[in-house]
Amino acid sequence: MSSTAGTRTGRRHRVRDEALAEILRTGRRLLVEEGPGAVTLRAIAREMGMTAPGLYRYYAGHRDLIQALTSSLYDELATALTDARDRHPAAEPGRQLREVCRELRHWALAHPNEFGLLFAKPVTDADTTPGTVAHDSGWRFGGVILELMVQLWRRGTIHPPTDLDPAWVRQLEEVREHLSGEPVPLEVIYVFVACWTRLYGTVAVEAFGHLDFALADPEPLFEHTLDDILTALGDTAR
Amino acid sequence: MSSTAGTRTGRRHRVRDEALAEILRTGRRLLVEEGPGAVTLRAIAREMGMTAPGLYRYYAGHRDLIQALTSSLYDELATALTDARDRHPAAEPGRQLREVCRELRHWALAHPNEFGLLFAKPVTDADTTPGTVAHDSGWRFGGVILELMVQLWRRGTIHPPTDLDPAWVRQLEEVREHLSGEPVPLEVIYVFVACWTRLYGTVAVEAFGHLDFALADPEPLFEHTLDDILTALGDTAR
DNA sequence: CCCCGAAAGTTAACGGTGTTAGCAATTGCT
DNA sequence: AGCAATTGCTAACACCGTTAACTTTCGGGG
Repeated sequence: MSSTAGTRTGRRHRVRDEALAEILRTGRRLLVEEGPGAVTLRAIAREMGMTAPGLYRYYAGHRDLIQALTSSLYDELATALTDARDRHPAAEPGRQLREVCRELRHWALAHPNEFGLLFAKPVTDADTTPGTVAHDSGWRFGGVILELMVQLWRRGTIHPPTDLDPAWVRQLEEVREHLSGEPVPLEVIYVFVACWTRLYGTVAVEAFGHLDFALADPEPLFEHTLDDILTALGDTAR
Repeated sequence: MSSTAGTRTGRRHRVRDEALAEILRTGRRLLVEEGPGAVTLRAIAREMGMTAPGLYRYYAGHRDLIQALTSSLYDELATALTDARDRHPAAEPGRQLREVCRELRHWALAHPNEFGLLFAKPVTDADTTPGTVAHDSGWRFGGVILELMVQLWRRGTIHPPTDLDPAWVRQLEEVREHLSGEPVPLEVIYVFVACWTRLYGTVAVEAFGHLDFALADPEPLFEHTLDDILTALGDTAR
């Protein structure tokens, strides 16, 4: 029970983790190639050359599997965003934020099914326990954007409203507690939520195909909106 | 074949229409009470005291039924918006638009499942023929907002960008053709799309529960955004 | 008025789904 | 070497959409 702590259940864990990963990989492939309705326990098992009940050794059920897939996608998106940010290491935060937002749109358009799984509905099938896995990975994603906004705020360019609704303050404080690192001003969190809402709308409406009726190429609208957002954040550079 | 045009197949049609309506009513109830995953052919038939194959006399399949339900919900939403507008008949268009936007949010929050069906859809079940029924009813809904923006534009308050992207112009012209009544300036359509995108983001992010992590009561944020939108539309009154 | 044919609704069946129970086999650790 | 945990299987149940073939109902034209 005590010795061999380093390799403790070493091989077991390794092969198990690989199985967990392969399940997610297969589910992801089905999601991409055949849409959200195709990511099914039986289909995943079939692809992997096993049977559906076997998957229950790895995930408690379909819901849990989807949730794990969701988490991994949040992580992938977060990585894509940080990569985009670090592709311009010397740039000022405004420019970096711009690139991050562009990367969000790019990722959404390149992976519409994945984006839909993350942001379309609370869940495809009506049920999510309110505060669970999505929290952690979701924050790792949102944190990338929030962090850049904090940097912008440090430069004194953001001028958030000073008259925050009292009801908000209590809630924003709760959000702040969830964040690691140095405390973030409440006003910045307010600005973050407002800007994120706007960014979400712009990207989602396009990725969900709700603009197909009007525009074949909504990029100009996106860039215009991006200008607007960054202007609101006090970023003058373009 | 020719005579009795007024009551032509009179009773038949009436009872059939009532059946069509009852199916939609039942599906709606299941959607509301048990979520989107519960609106099922068999469940609807069960609720109505019949069997699933019987429904095929009324709808070609599950997809068609959902599409019909979607259309009826678009109509209901459009009616709710026009009602909200007409509740302030003497108000200037800016005020009316404000009330319409508020009603949109109110409706979305009061009917989250319905809202999800209308606006989170293209994904969920992998299949929607791109340009079909949703067009008509969808426009009846969007037209309410567009119409008010046209009125605002007539007052000369909207100052849209004069340098429209050339690629846009062709597409916006197509949109304009879909609209009945007098021709709408392309710039107004541009502003409509931009504002609708923003409005959608604000309402959807809240209705889909993506703000639960941060705010219990996002109404102040919504009102702030609404102010912003209407200011952008040149409406000074509050 | 009656009868016919269209419309409505039924049962049976096929293939798909998530999920559970129980059993067999592999395999790492002591 | 043997124990026990882990893994995967088959069988089964309850759902789902959809089709085929049959029966019943009933409005309207002769």
